[in-house]
Amino acid sequence: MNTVSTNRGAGKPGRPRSQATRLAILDAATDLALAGGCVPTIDALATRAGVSRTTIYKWWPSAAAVLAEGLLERFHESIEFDDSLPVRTAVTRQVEALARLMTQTPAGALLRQLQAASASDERLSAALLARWLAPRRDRVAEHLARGIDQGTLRADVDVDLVVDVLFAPLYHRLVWGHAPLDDALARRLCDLVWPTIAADVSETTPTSHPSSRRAS
Amino acid sequence: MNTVSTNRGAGKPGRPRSQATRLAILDAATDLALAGGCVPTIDALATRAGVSRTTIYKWWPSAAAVLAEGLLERFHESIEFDDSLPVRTAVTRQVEALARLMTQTPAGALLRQLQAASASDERLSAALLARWLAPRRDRVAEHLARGIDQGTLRADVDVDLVVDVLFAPLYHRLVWGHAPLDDALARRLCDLVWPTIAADVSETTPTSHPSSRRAS
DNA sequence: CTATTAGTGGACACGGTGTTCACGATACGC
DNA sequence: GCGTATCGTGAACACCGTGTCCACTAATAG
Repeated sequence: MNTVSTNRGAGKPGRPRSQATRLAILDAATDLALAGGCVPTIDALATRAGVSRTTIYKWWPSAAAVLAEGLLERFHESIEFDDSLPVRTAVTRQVEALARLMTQTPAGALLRQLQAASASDERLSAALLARWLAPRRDRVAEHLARGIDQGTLRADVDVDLVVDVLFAPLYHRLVWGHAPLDDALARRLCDLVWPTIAADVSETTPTSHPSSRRAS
Repeated sequence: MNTVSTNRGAGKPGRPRSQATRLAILDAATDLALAGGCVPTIDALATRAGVSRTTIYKWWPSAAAVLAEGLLERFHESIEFDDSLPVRTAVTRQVEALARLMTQTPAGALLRQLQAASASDERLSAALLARWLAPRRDRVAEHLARGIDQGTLRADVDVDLVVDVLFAPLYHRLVWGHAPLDDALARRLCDLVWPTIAADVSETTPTSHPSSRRAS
């Protein structure tokens, strides 16, 4: 039924792993998760993918792990880097990109479920932290460091803190749904933080309306 | 075994609900949740509390609901209001109080598990939002509104956004554990936000030494 | 061809859920 | 005190999902 792979790479003996069934399982995971609103069961996964339960157990430790692999694989390219852009613009775009990812792609809903599952699964938590959260944080942190080097940002900026202030509200609203999570939120977060972290007075490209700003 | 209640209030006929068993169940829930690191099963709950499973099912829809009731009942008094304090001091103390609640009481661990459980339980999510998150947000929002009235804060402050910026990083670090969650975090968050939201120049009582120190 | 690995499908024990039932326990109004 | 209504108990039950096992078939490298 599954005849796609060519066992390229290491010349391992034996029947090669079928990429068709692997992708069918990953697709089934995201589909069911989005439809059902929660992490699907292994049974449902196998049925939907037209695959034996045994196969899933062979390659993944849990249904949440399948879901995580699907998420990470689909959206690992969703981070752009533009070192040529001004720091403030680049950071704003990163935050906007995450907000858009959460609201306009399945990533938001999946992430919400995976974050919940990670509370009782240490390995899943570590994987999401290392492969989802950290890369996006690092990208912003790099831009901030660039700003410090350029002298447009204060030298004593607590980068981790600023990254938290920019990102945490997005995740918080994704989880609790107590306030809208839209594109404007990203820009407003940057506007709120920038006066404090910018070096002295008028700084780089205010991105938005220059409403009587005033730094410390 | 259980003879505590007096059925005071409405003169309802029949045997009154035993407060002793109710509290035993709530205690068992928090104890097991803290020990096990996840929401306990109804079976474990009943065994630990020395109570029949049927009794639990009669009063709560799920184990998470029991846990939520225990959390909300124990910590609903943990919000102080000091309208006499300067706005910045009052807000800082609110954020510090939440940070301390998360790290130095069982509330943090319980909240982490309940937040996870709420992803697949709409009623639990609504209850936590209304009875845990909202009251604490409202308290800070009131202080901010007071500052706007007094003229110490800008009139165009987005209160919801500021509250998110102050609180979200705490919840975010509680969940992901990617950065330390200590008392200093609360003060640093306020320091980061205040220059932007304060009305014009030098503002109300900087609470602490006037420097947001530390680079990463 | 043989060796080796992948995928199948059925079986199993295990544990937790949520419900039902009959029974005893404890309060109220009279 | 007595009836009645409600509470708490303990046992049973079907149901579902998990995780593991096994014998079998399928596909590929050498």
